[in-house]
Amino acid sequence: MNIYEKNGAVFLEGVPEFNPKHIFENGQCFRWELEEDNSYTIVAKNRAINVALLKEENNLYDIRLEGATLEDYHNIWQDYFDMDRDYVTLRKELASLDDHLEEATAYGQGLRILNQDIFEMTISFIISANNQIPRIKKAVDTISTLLGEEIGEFKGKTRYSFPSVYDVANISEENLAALKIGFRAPYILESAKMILRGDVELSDMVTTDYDQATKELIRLPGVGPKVADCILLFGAKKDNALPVDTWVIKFMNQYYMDTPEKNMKKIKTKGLEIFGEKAGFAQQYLFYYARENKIGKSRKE
DNA sequence: ACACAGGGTCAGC
DNA sequence: GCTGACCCTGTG
Repeated sequence: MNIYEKNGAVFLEGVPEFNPKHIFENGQCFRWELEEDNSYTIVAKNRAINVALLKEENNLYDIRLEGATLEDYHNIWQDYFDMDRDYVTLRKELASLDDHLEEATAYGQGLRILNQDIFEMTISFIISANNQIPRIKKAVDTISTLLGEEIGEFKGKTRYSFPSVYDVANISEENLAALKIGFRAPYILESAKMILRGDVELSDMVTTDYDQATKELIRLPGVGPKVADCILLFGAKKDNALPVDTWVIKFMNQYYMDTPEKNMKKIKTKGLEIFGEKAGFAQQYLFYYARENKIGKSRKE
């Protein structure tokens, strides 16, 4: 793969497995905007960049990161986009397990799991509970505009970073109400306060083992097993975190469970048994596949 | 009009 | 462990 900077953008040529649509529209990230040319403008790591797919051939992608420098690529985006992981091998391994995974991984070719800020993940996924993705995106965007730092103009709009722990912990009643997140409002406020006073140490999660990290996160109000798994998978590099949401339940019940199962714990146990150490990746492929194909609803169309 | 659902969690049994 | 309620709003 070839990397160079030119005209205010970083170009990645011949990258395996890098489909912006599959990366951003799979529910792991809420701060993206689809542009008219089908590129994605995102805000992450206190920066705004635009991600465009220029060419795809034989699972090799040419990508343009507008607004990025080569220095930022090596310091930030390389890790953010999980560039050091071999997704070709990973996808092959999952596909070899059974026909359903073969189909789901083929459908989601080019998907990657982003390494995102853990506090942003915590607040975002507390907001996600029993909510809809467009509404979650709007709330995350609003809290950033209200409380985040201005990071300048990009593509005709003023962009704001995701707010700090301090700013969320001290959010005003009015701003909290403006998020329109209903019963989740006290959850994000109280969780931010706990994190601010060091009651729960988010920065420790990467090095803490999975069980201990889960136990800690669940102490935060609004964080249950599913949200904790999302935080750990998207914000703390825990490959074995397996978020069991409505789509995974539908997919698992349709293909893997002997009898329809509602118990999330049992579904998760079964999932870990089948998918193994990289369960989080399997989850992303089948979440994307199930949601896009409306599994469990009318299978037609 | 009004029930239903959306990347679940929590309180109460 | 299991059930129902839950703030909000677009959809049928």
